[in-house]
Amino acid sequence: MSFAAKLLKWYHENGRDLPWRTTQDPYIIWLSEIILQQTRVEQGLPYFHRFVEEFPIVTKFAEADEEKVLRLWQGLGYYSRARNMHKAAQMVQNTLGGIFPTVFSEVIRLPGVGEYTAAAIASFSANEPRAVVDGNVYRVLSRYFGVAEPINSTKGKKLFAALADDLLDKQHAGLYNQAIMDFGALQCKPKNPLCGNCVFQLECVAFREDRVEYLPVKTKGKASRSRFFHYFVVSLADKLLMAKRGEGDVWANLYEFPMLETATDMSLLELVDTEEFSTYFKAGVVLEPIGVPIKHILSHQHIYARFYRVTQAEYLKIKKSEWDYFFWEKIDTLAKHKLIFSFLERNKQLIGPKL
DNA sequence: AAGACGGGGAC
DNA sequence: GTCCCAGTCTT
Repeated sequence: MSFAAKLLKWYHENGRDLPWRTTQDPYIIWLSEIILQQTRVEQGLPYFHRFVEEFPIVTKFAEADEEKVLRLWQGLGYYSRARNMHKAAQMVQNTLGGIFPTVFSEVIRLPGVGEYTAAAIASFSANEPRAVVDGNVYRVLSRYFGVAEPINSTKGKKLFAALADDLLDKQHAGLYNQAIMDFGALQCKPKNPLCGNCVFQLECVAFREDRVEYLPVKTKGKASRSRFFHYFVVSLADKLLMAKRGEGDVWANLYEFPMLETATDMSLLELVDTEEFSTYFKAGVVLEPIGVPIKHILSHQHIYARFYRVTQAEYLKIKKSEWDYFFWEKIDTLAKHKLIFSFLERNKQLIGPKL
């Protein structure tokens, strides 16, 4: 039996029952695929349901404002996905007459849709013979063929893409693609794969050579850096001052408190002595530490955040245009990043709802 | 070719 | 702590 035939048999008996598998609507499939980029199924599931509920058709998505989309996305991470989705929906609405494309060469033009996602949409919605290559596929193929070429090298990516194309069951492209990803997620797992009852035991090179735990190979990236954030909780009557982050850094376009970043960790005493601080506040302002410092870990940086309450808003020197005071109820509807909304959650009794 | 971009779960 | 997750975009 061929690889594909065995795989499809395995899938028939062990495949997951997932909500986006019951449709061929390219829009719904696109929704699920963007949400699932670098995201575990269990984590993305509730977001998928919320997006389908809120935007059942692409026209609704295109009509929404970005603020609303980001709010729905809040907490999922990689927020450029949400912004690109919004742009893509508007492209479909304005230049494709609201008809979501299913053809690989057209789908891949949409912002946020790369090789993987285009192959997924084209194969799932129209059975176009395009092989998906995601983290699961890299793992399955590197083990099955015993390939030690790093999966994050240019050479490796080409090699695995070619292998995937070779293996694809072109008659059942959609089903086959679902199958190989489920196989990677459920059976050929990163840690403790279920080789004991694997249908590919006889032909899997890594299993035969006892190299399963060393594959796939991935070269290490840069070590993560440390950053030190100082947030100012500025209240005026029953409103709170919030600032929108700019582009070109983590959490682009999301709301947080006004803040200062320093190159090293600093106490409040050291902070008030810095030049930046004096551009924010007039001399004599009183700041009160609030809550506990938070260490927020991202995959590429460690952020150490301290929070200070400022009750004398009149000591605030400059007022950037993107800063604004919001009523407490409004704060709830702003798209905030995780560090801020978990701080708000933990310190409600200290700063709100009465402030 | 290398980095940037989030948050959470498994070990 | 480390690695990985239905990756993409920018430099």
